[in-house]
Amino acid sequence: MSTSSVPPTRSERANATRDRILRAAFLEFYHHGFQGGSLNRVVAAAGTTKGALFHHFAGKRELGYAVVDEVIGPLLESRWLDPIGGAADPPRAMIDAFRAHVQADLDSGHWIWGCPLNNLAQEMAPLDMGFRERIDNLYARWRSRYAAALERAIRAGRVRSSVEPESLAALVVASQMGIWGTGKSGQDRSAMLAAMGAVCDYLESLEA
Amino acid sequence: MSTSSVPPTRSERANATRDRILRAAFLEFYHHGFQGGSLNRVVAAAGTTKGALFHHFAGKRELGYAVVDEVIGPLLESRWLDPIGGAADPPRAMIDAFRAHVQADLDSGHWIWGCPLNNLAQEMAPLDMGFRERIDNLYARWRSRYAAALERAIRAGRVRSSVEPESLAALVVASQMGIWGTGKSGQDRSAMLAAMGAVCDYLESLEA
Amino acid sequence: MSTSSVPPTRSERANATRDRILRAAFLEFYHHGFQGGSLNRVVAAAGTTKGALFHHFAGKRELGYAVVDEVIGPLLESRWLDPIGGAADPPRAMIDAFRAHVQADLDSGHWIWGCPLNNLAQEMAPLDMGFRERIDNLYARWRSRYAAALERAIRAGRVRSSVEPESLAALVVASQMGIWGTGKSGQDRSAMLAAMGAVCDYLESLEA
Amino acid sequence: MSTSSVPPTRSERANATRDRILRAAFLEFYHHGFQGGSLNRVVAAAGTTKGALFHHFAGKRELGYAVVDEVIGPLLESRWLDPIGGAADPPRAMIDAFRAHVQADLDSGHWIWGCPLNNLAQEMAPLDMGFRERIDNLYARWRSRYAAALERAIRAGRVRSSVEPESLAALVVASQMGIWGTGKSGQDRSAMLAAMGAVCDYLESLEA
DNA sequence: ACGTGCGGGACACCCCGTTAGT
DNA sequence: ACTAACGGGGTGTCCCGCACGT
Repeated sequence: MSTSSVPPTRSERANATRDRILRAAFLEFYHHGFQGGSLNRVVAAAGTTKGALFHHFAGKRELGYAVVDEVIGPLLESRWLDPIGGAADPPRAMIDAFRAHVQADLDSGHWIWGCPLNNLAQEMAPLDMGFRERIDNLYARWRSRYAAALERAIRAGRVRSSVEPESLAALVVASQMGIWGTGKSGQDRSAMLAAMGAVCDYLESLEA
Repeated sequence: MSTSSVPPTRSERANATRDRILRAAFLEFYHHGFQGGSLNRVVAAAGTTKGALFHHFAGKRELGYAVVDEVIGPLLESRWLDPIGGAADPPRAMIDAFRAHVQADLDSGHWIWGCPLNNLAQEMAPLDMGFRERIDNLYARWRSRYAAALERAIRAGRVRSSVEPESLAALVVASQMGIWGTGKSGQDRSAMLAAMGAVCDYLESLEA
Repeated sequence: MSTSSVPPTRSERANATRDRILRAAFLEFYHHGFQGGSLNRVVAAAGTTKGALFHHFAGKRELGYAVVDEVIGPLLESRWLDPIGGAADPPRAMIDAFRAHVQADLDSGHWIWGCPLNNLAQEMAPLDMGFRERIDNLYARWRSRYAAALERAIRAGRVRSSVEPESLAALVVASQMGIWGTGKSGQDRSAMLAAMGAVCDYLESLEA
Repeated sequence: MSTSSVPPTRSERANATRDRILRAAFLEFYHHGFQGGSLNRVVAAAGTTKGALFHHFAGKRELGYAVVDEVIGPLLESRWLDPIGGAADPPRAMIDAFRAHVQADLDSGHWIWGCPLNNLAQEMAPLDMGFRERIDNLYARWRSRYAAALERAIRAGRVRSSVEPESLAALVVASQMGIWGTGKSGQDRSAMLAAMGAVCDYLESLEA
C-alpha cells in the first residue's frame, strides 16, 4: 500500500508548506546572509506567497530563529554530535567526522558557502540577541559534548591526561569554524585541507 | 613653524574627506555588515553627503573594496604580520600577538564585533569575486608570512623539524578566525579564552 | 434554579461569540478609527478567529455598520435620549445630562478618545454612504427628540416662546460634538469645561 | 519683463516640488484621513516619486505634521483669525465669518468633507502626541484670539459685561467644530444651517 | 570638490478576505 | 459554529545611484 494514495490531511499540507518555507529560507539565508536574504525569493522558491509565510512565522526575524532551531540545530546534531556521542574512540571519531565533512563539502561544492551556523553567527550574533542566544546554545552544546567525549577518552586511557577537555574542545570547534571560513575566501582548497590536516595531526598526537 | 599655519591645499582637503568616508565606512560595515550597511549612515557619520562619496568612490562595492585594501589590509599588517616578521622566536611572537590582541579586544569591547576581515570574508566572499580576491590575498599573505617564519624557526632549530610550516600556518590562521568567531556568539568570554589557551599550548609544544 | 445550571443552547453560544466580536470591534474602532482598526486585533481581543468573524459579519464594513446599529445606537439612547424623553423640565435634564457625562468621561479617562459616534461620523461619513446614513439617522433622531422636548417645554411655559426648537436642538447637539472634540485635542480639560459651562448658561438663560 | 522667461533656480524647483507634495498630502488626508491616506496617491497626485517625498519629509508622520503647520495653520489664520483680529465689532465679525464660510463650503461642496483641522484632530489627537500638540496649539490660539476680541468688545461697551470671554470663546470654537461635523453626516444641509443660525442668534443676543 | 534634489525600485510588514476542512 | 491555511495586494520605509549645480 503506497502512502501516496491517501490524500494529505489539511494539517499535513500545512506542515508541508511550513517546511517548504523553512527549507527555502535556510538556503536563502545560507547563500545571501540573513540581512541580504529576501523573503520574496524565499516564497518564490517555496512556491507559496507572503500570506502563507506570515501565517506560519511572525516575521523575518522569527523565520530566522526557526531556521536555527529547526534546520541548523538538527543538522549539527546529525553531522557533528551524534557520530561522536557513542564513539569508542572519540578523537578518532572527530578526525573521521572532520575528514568526511570536508570531503563531502569539497565534492558537493558547498564549501564555498561556508558553514550555515558559522555564517549566521558571524553576521547576526552581534546584532540580535535572539540569534546570539540560539547560536551560542548550539556552540555551547557542541563544545560540551566534545569535552565530555574527550574526558571519556582520558579516563579510558586513550588520551594523555595532561589534556584539558574544555580547552581542547573549544579549540576543535573554533578550528572547524576557521577551516570552513578559510575555505570560503580561498580560491583553491589547499589552505582548507592544510588546516584540516594540521588539526587531525594534533588530535592524533594526543594519544596516550 | 607649526603645520597648522599652512592652509591645507585643495587635494589635502579632498583626501581628508575621502579618509573620513573610508573610516566611517569601515565602522559601518564592521557593525552592520556590508549588505546591511547603509551609505546614508556612512555619509552622516563622515559629516559629508552622498555627492562626496560618489565623487571619491564609484559605488558601494568599490567603497567596500577600498575598505579592504586601505583600512583592513594595513590593520592586518600592523597587528599580525609586522610583529612576527622580524621576530627572533616566531612561535613565541605568535603566542604574544594572540594573547595581546585577545586581551585588547576583550578590554575594548571590540570582541563582540569579531574580526573585521573575517566578518567581510564570511559575508561577501561567496557573493562577490572582487571581495573574494582581495580577502583571499590578505589571508594568503598572512599564511605565507607565518609559514616563512615557522620555516625560519625550524632552520634555527627552535621548532621540531617534523612540523610542516604551511599546514601549521593554515591552522594558526584558521584558529584565529574561529576564536574571534567564538567570541562573537558566546555570551561569556570563557570559550574564547579557552580556545586561545589551547592554541598557545600547542604552539609551545612544538619547540624542539 | 440558577441560570448557570442550564447549558447554553447552540445559538446562545453563537450569539455570545457574535457579541464578543461586536464589543471588541467597538473598542478597536473607538481607539484606532475604522480604517486604522485591525480585524486581527478584533478577533484576538474577542478570543476567536477570523473565521468566526466572517461567519457572523459579511466583512469589515458590515461589522462597522453593526457597531453603529447595535452598540453606539443603544448607547446614545440610554445616555442622551432616555433621560430627556420623559423629563418634566427638559432644559434642566439636558444640562444635567451634559454635566453628568462630561464628568463621567473626565473621571474615567474616556474623554481623550472623544465620542464614539462623532469619531465614526468625522472619519467615515464622507467616505461611505452606509455609515453616513446610519450616523445621520442617529443624529437626526437626537435632534428631533431634543426639539420635541424643547417644544414641550415651550408649551408648558418653561421656555421663552421666541426659541425655535429645531435650531436650538441643532445647536445643542453640535455643541456636544464640538465639546467632546475640544476635549480630545486639548492637553488640559479646561476648554472642555469652559465650553460646557457656556452651553449650560445659555440653556438656563432661556427660561421663561 | 515676464518672470516666466527666467528659468527657475534649483532651489526654486525644489521648493515647488515640496509644495506640490504638501498640497497633495493636504487633500489626501482631508479626504481619506491620515491613517487612510496613501503616500502612493500623494506622490501620484503631486507628480513626483517616493524618493522625492522621502527626501523632503522624514516619513508619513512628519508629512502630516508639516500639513498641520504649513497648510492648515495658515488657513486657520486667514479664514478665522485675521478677520476678527482688527474688527471694530468682534461679535459681528464672528457672525460674518461664520455665515461666509458656511455659505462658501456649501457652495463649493467642501462641507461634506468637514473641517480639515477638526478631521485631523478627531482622528489623530488621541493617537499621536505630535499631532495633539500641534492641533491643540491651533485651537488654543483660536480660543485666545476670540477671547481677546470679546474682551475688547466688553470694554468698548458693545457686549454685556456679564459674558465670560474665555467660556464664550470656547463655546464658539466648539460650535464651529460641531457645526461642520453636523454637516458631514447630514444628508441635507438644514441641520448645519439651523445650528449656525442658533449660534449667530446667541451672539447677537449678547449685545449690550 | 562637493552638495542637493530626485528617481525608481526593493524591502519587510501586515492587512482583509476566502476556502477547505473539522 | 467555528478553525486555520492561505492568497494577493498595498503599505510605509529606505536604499543606492545619478545629474545638476555651485
